[in-house]
Amino acid sequence: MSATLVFKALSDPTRRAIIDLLKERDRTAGDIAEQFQMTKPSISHHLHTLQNAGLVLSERKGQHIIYSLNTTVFQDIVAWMLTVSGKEKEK
Amino acid sequence: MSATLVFKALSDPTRRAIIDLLKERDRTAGDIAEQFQMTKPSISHHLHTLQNAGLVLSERKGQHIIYSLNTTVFQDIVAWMLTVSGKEKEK
DNA sequence: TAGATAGTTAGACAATTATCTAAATAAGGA
DNA sequence: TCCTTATTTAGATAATTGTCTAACTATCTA
Repeated sequence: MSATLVFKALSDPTRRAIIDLLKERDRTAGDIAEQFQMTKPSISHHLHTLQNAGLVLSERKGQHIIYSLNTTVFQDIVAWMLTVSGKEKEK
Repeated sequence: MSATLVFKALSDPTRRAIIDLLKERDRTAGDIAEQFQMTKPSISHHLHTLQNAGLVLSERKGQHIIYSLNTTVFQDIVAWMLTVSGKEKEK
């Protein structure tokens, strides 16, 4: 897991909105693209960035590619974040 | 709190290293700059980015400016991250 | 095998970012 | 007031990023 790739991926609002969509349920690339006023290639690029960071997984099902969240990477990042805010109780 | 600013700030390895230093103790700008092979203006710029995201606080003490972590923003981000990885137990 | 649908890849362009050097500001001490 | 130390601000430049259109690949169905 590369923290740089993960945080870069999370630093774009469109990509965070994609993540919020995937919290509800797994979705196809087209399904995701429909939710935004942006071209399919742009959304495809964002999905690639998310996948490259390990935040989402993809699986082809016939003509469709289904995207889902990879929650383990989120847990890793939370663990790092807690090494910061967890210091609070030591004060 | 702007999630975009926070994640952008966290997406640079130098800035994360600065955060790791500040976990140990509060430090002056010059103290921080000494730990990196990078010019002081560059570190100053990174500190500004961190402060702008709300991740660090600064206070002038004479000639020095002392930087410290603002843990509350980390907690806010952790809360959002848990809305993702927290879904895990629902499966 | 030809056409339609789903999705990605390639290439271009404008905007943003990380870094540097040089110059400016702020505070303390002689 | 002048000099030194601490730090930031300004301006330049190379690299990265987000978006678009056009073209390509993959799969299904008739």
